[in-house]
Amino acid sequence: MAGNYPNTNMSDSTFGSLNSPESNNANQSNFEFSDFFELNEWVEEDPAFLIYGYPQTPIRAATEVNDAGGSSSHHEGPGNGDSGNDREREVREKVAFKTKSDVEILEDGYKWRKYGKKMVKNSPNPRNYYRCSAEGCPVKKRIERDREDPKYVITTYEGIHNHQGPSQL
DNA sequence: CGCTTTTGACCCGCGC
DNA sequence: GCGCGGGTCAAAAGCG
Repeated sequence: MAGNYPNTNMSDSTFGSLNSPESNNANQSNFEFSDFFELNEWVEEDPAFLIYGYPQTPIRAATEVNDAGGSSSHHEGPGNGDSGNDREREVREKVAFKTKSDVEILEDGYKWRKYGKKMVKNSPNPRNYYRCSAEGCPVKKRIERDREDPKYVITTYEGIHNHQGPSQL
């Protein structure tokens, strides 16, 4: 079950370099949300995402977040009739990644500031909450270790960067 | 000196 | 109405 990602090797390649902070490849420091796009594909099918994400929250891409159209009773869970409000227009993208790494701090080229740590009741591993250091940046990052595979790290990105990456400055 | 990190408390939403 | 879970913010300390 589950372990059937079409691009399993991709995560290994794309994030492979990110896993090596020692490499410090400036070229690899910046990656666009476009990469998330493809990941979003398997993320939607990944049952793990439902656990770490929201089973009743439709996944939206970083771009084309046009609420126009997709709305007619997409897949609102039963007893969730009041969900259809305008709050969804707030462009809240959530992308979960499962990466095999020893360190949960994957350098993506941006500066993050840890703003909280929480213990998951169903997991002996704590959940770390990171936020973009830049002000006005609604981007949030959630990092957690797989409760069944400490070798894997679940990274959830939320929002889009409001400023240019520090690497570009 | 500035900024980041760390821990606790507080708040919010939902379920029962 | 209260409890549980999760998430966020705040103040202080440590480090570069």
